[in-house]
Amino acid sequence: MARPLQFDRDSALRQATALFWTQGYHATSLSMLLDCMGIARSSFYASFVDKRSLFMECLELFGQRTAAKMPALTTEAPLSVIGDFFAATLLNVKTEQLQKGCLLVNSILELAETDPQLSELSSKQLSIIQGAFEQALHAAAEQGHFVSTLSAAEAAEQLMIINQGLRVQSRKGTDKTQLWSSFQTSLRLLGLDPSATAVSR
Amino acid sequence: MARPLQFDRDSALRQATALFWTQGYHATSLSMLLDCMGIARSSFYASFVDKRSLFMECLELFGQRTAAKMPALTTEAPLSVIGDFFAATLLNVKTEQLQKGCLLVNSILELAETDPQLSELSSKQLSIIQGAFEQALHAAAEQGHFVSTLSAAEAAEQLMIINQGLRVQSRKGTDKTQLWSSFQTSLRLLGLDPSATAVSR
DNA sequence: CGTATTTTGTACCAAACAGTACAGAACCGA
DNA sequence: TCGGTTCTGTACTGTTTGGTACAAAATACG
Repeated sequence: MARPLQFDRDSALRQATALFWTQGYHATSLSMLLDCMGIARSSFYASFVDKRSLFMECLELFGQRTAAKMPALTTEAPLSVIGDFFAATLLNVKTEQLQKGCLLVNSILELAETDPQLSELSSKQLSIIQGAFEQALHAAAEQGHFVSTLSAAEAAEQLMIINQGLRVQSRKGTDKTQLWSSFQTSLRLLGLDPSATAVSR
Repeated sequence: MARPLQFDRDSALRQATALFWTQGYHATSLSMLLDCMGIARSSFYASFVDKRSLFMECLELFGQRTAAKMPALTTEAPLSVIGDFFAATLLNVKTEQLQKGCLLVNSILELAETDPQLSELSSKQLSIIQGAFEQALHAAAEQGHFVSTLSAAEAAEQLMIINQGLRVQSRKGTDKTQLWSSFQTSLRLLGLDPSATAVSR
């Protein structure tokens, strides 16, 4: 009908996500966001309503992008879903990226009391990942690739606890090889053969 | 020499710690702190220098209090140190307290990029705990109470990863029984007999 | 009792905060 | 080329931020 947007909304959203990811919600001011998104104040409010609304969009985007790191569940190697996920988010990642940890985990902690809604939204996104773990473990168990005293649900929860622990480690600045070896150890303790969960080729 | 302080410095520090613990560093304003500590602006700056300096004191206090949850290492039951620690910080804790998670973990994530010094100070405090885990595991291994493919150092690191993961779970609002059962499962997977690590009596 | 010393309340500061108003520029369809 | 519509830059809002200035109140020591 009239004048089109002068900027790429998706790209601006990605850049905002990156900024929130490193600095957190409260420490990120609007002017920082405007600078990093490369848009003016009025354009921001016209397109994203609010700082808070923007953050919710960022959480959702991050959740989707993270979930996309899990390949589709295949019948022959269900456990590779898990290996691929951690390879994509822990191993095949630049060092500076590693220090950012996980936006969802960061936000759960930061906003638990100051904005419970946002914190819960983050938890929700994380539980999607946990659900995928559980599906993979369930499929693997049916094929005898995962034998354990633990149910698929219990093992998936252990895996999520380890995931969260590793994200804290990674934000501390622990280096990649150390992180990866800790993860391999955790896998072994869970009774998940590292070769079965290896990066698919 | 002259007029004494009109308030209890330690008690004010404890209350500030509690506030930072629930809300985080950035979301806690000075006026909130003054209200909760029950002192006036000028008294604050006279006694605590700075918001940031106060926070450093709080981190230290929290670290000491947390380390104090670990009993002294005994020769006959070294593993009970670990059980006692988690019992004191996970099991014997009010529900509202649980949702606060761990100030150190919270701070590592929140301040990793906006104030690396504070983040590192938090990491440092946490590594004291991890060191105590390692000592206990080492002593237990020497007495044959801990048999594993893992070294004491490796097991202690796994334990810290699990600890961090559990603090995230707890800040999500996961209830105590679920939290405790997850912990017990983790212990079992690590090859630590829950009965050996049980709360001493 | 007086005085040197310290604490404390009040008022204040400039800067940063999230958000708004609005005029003018840019665009699309006619 | 025009008209209606949408976007965007600038200026501004009131509030909150962390921190300071300073005089008055309170105390311990002589």
